[in-house]
Amino acid sequence: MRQPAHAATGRGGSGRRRGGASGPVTIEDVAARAGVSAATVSRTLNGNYPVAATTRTRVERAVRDLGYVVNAHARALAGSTTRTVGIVVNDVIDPFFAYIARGVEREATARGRMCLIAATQGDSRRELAIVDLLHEQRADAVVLVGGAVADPAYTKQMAARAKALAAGGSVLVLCGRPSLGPGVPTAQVGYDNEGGAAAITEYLIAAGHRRILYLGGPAELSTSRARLAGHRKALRARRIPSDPKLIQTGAFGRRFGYHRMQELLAAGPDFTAVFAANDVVAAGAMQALHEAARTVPDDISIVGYDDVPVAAEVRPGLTTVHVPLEEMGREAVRLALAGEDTDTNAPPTQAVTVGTHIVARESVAAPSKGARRQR
Amino acid sequence: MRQPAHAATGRGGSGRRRGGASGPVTIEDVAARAGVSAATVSRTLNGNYPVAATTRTRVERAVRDLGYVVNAHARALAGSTTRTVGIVVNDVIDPFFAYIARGVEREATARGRMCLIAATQGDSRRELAIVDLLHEQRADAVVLVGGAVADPAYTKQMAARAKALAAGGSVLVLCGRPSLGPGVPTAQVGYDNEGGAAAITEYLIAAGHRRILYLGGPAELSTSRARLAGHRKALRARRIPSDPKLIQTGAFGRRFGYHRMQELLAAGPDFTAVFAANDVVAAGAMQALHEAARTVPDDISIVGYDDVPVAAEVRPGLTTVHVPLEEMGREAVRLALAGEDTDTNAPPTQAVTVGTHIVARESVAAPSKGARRQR
DNA sequence: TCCACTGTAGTAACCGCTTACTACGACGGC
DNA sequence: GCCGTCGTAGTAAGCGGTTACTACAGTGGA
Repeated sequence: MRQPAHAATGRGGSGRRRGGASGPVTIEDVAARAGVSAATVSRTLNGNYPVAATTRTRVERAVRDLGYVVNAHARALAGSTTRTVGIVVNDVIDPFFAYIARGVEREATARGRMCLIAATQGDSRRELAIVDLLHEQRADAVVLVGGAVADPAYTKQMAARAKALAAGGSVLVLCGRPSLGPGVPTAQVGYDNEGGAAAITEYLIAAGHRRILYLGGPAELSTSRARLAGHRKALRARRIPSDPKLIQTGAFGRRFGYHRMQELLAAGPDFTAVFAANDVVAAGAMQALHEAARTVPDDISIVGYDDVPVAAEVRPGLTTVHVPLEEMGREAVRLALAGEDTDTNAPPTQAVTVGTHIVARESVAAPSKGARRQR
Repeated sequence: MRQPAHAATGRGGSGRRRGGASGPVTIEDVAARAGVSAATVSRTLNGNYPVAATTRTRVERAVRDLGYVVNAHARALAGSTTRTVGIVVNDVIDPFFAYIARGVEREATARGRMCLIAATQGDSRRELAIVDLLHEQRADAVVLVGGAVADPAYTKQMAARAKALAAGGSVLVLCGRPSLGPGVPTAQVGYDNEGGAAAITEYLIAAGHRRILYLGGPAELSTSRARLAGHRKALRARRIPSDPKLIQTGAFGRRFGYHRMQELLAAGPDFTAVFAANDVVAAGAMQALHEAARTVPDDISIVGYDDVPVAAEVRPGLTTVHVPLEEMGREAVRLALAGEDTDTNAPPTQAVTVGTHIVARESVAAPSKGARRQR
């Protein structure tokens, strides 16, 4: 496959590349065909250097005739950017991740970047490995999406990755997860999980509920923890005792919501409302409620978090906390690529926080007399 | 940033790289630190050439000490593969695409590949542009997911891309869309849209339905066309006249299913069953049906296509055609990378077809007396 | 003792582009 | 008419790896 040097540097007269039989077309081939140097072709293609109009035309024609497609790897190696951004998600199916990924993809594409994507399946060891792979690819930015496990060893390792990435000129963006510690060079896109959770808990309290079930995600995940913390804070603020039996953690899937709710219902429920840690869990719980012939919101009120489509599709519509997921993804890219136009490197650590708000649908009502009596 | 030649080739004694202040670590740095040549480091890292155990240890230690991370672009440029596969989807949110993308991602990751992903938003011009971008990236395989527009000009252009890609050693995989024509080098993963549509139409007919509404996707999309063709074929086989008013095309989204069904219901329905061209459309239609106080399946039966989660989540459960989406994605990668282990290039054009089957849930019943009389 | 092997490791030629320098003809000011 | 500028384009040195050759100790057989 390799050609000896003299072949590559040989005269590049008009006779070459006629049949296209001699391997991929390179910039040299285009240069030869247009009767200019490779440098001129490069300049024409990149448009960052003055090229005479006639020359430009000749080059463009040669490109078209030969079907030349620039090699991004050669470009990345010679240039200073790869025009690539990495996205790390748990699972591409999960709407929470999918919406953020969509935002990242759209913003990156709009800025002429390609996206590298990989799924961790919730395994933080795998996540570290993926970040390494993205480092190999020299992605201009690496966006870590969603909650992180609260494990010091993990945090330390990821912090080391962040530093290595920064040393190489790329930036690690934490999208919806806590900082890796002071001094660790990252960008951050956050949303106020604790505040949102407190607000929607307060919403339930305001509707008259006192016995509220928290039906949450994995206990070790930062997102679940923050939401639970907000929930507790709201209860505390209203002097409502927190009952351990009403704190149920486990997972972020529909399955979990469905099965755990079935169990609780079978055990004799002692709550008038449910705060599901995300909409998907809420949807599962609503299914269990429905099958157990409990009416939402007449028998039991329920709220979710995230405001993904399922919240609007279930019946009754789910009252939830709206999180601008796609916007978070876009913001992650903006933040990471903010310094691209300026000469100076952007300040290493920056953060933005997006706002959330409650979307009231039909899943909340005052507790029923029956439920009250039941206590 | 660039260093003059003499600096790069200078003695690489043990003194270098101590502070990590001189830019990214390269293989030369590792070689110097380990007291071997770059070639030996490369061989150690790639493990495709015998290296003495003691040497290997020294190299590995140097890699660790220096925090060396290989540069994938340099590797791609020098080597013959980029260990990268491209995925082209309509939208990362749509479950049809998301499941196939998940299959591609999982299989690619399992084979040590990274995935490049981009969304076309259903615009075939954008799709062509994305394929070009993926060509620039020299992806080992490019997977085009889902239906294509039936437009000769488009087909011709994509065929040209396929040839260019093939000339460069990568393969274009058509996942769930028709061939680009004879002689165009592609791999294909298909599923029998026509057969599946015919089968589920037959299922409705067998339940007693004669007036079946086809509620379908975009008229120009290969997938919608094939499903409609199958539907018609089944009607013809049973000598059931096809009524133009019962053929409704438009889009593949929930919105379309919901609104079109509302309109039809308002106009006075003349059908006892609905064949929605996919589950998402079916879910939208079911919502409209519900809001109009029509009971599924007592008043109207409905079936979908794809068997994505929403089919199992709606009430009543949706009878649909199961398509092994994730498996299709995996198969696409397998096909594309089939020749990687063998010396000989794999035959240019290959195809596999995955099987589909009907999943019977609760959304189909015999037409009601009332509906029959209504005719 | 000499030599053909065998196992390891080094040398250097690329891979295909970008870009800092350098070169050079045309032009306008003095 | 001479020279400093300006607009263009060429030269060549990398970017950071991989790998075909080549080199050179040991080893065992003749």
